[in-house]
Amino acid sequence: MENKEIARILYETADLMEIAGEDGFRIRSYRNGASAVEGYPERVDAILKDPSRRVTDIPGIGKGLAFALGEVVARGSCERRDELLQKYPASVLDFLKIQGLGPKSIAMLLEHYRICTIDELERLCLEQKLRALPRMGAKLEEKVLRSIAQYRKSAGRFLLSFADRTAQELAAYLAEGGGVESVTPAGSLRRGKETVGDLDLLVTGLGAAVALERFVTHPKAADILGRGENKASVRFGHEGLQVDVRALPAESHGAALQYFTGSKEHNVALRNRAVRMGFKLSEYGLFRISDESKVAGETEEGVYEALGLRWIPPELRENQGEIEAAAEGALPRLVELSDIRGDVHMHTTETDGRASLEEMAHAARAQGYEYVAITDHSKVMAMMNGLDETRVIAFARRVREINSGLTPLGDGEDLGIRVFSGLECDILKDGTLDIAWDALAELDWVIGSVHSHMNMEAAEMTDRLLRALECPHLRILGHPTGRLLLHRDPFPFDFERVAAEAVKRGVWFEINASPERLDLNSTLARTAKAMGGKFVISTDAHHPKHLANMRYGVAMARRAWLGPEDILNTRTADGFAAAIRRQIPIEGCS
DNA sequence: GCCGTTTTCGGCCCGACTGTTTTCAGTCG
Repeated sequence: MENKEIARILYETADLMEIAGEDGFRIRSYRNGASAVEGYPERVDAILKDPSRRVTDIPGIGKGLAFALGEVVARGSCERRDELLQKYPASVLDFLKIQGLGPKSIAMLLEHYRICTIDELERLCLEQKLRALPRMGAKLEEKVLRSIAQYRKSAGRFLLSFADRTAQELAAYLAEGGGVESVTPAGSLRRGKETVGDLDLLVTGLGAAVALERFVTHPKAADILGRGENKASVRFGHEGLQVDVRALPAESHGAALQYFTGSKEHNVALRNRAVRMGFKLSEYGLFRISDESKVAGETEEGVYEALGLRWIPPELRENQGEIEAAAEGALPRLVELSDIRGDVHMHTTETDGRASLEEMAHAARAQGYEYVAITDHSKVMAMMNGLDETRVIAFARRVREINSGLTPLGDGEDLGIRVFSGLECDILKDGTLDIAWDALAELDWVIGSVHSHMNMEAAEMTDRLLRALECPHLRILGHPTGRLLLHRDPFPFDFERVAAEAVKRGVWFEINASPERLDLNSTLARTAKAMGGKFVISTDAHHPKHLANMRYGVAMARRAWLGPEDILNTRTADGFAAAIRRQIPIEGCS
């Protein structure tokens, strides 16, 4: 059993314990343990099997959780979880995803109404029965109904990162069967869309039929939706992502890849173009209508070329001008992962990160970066131990010493990477920043982010952001729309007005590469670019492994037609340092 | 439930807001 799966079961147990009203510290220990297992570099099931090893050596795992881990690995559950599932059906865990309902309210609902599904919860709200319970009223009913709508909207969709991991796992598995030349993900995953509905994998090679057979017998193939000679469909894993695997002859691989990559709109436009040119385009190839002879199909490049087009990067295939640009040879040179030279938004154990500055810097160096900016939270994030002015100033000083080599770090060697002192400073409700300007002035790099009061009216939120932009130390708007994919919509504001002001003041936009955010999205980023905006792509990493999420941010930037010249952290360390130096005179600095 | 250790149990877990009340429990980040 993989660590992630073990962790999921522990998290679920913690959620159930919370509904059951158990001790908060114990629940916290379960979550800590889950998180420790999830991030542990070795497989926990292997450690459990090895008599010379102890799982209690993993920080956060003590005697109690060690026993639970043994049970989970052996039989997929543990005693405490079993007990709780006697009391509450697993479906109530979905209630925790509804905004406005916490464990206490859910426990009360279960006690009074014995509901187990979201549908039943919705009915209670519509029948105005929530308000019969203490401390619940009409506003809560409305909020819950809104949140149920959001929940339904996101059902059946999956994060890009999740689809990507599944695709990689399956590609490796299918290749093991032998005789497989290539396994290529198509569809919205290949286009780098932030969420995907299902996963399309194209398999070529003599062993493709064997691969299909291996696919439907995969241990995580939960439900076989169909299987034929050339295609099989499966609902995969407990998450239920639908995966289609198609076996293709090599001669039509390019046409099939093109066809199954989409988007639908792009393909419709492309087929129309083909017809105008006397061709017919399908997943089997490009054919001349007059004599049905095949013109192209082996490669995607060949298909596009025969249609008088440059090859179009999948991220652009949305029928938003890419076909015209390809015809004119005017496709942009898109930013690539290898263009990125530094990651400039990350957290450490000073606040809610899981690793120290040194560990994050080493991990960033391992990514091949020239520089990092460490950007912990500011003080309003009290639960995360956010930095106040004193700590901000001390941190800035420490980074200056690190960079000048005055402070040899723990292991004696220097970091081998340039560090910028940064802060992810909260933009408070009134638009002021959480940290005094003179303390911000000590830092190299200030990100302004909204983390609270996201339900303001659009006009109010616009004012709030405009006010934040007045701070001369602010260099960048972090995750500018606040969305959490499949979970929370962007907060409303007048983007163009804020973007115009940001451009005027030389404040940039973050493309936050965290798979849950991917914020700005490609549409807004493209708008901002048209207005003269500049960007950074950064991961908001809370753990060294999150640094690898950069590619999702790059995908978003590519979907927005951005090139390396639009992205500030494609510059060298010196170039970046020069770019972030303040250019606007300080007026009325507090 | 974990951790650290004063080796046997106490500390861990903040602060603001919301909606419902009429003084605060519950949610959220």
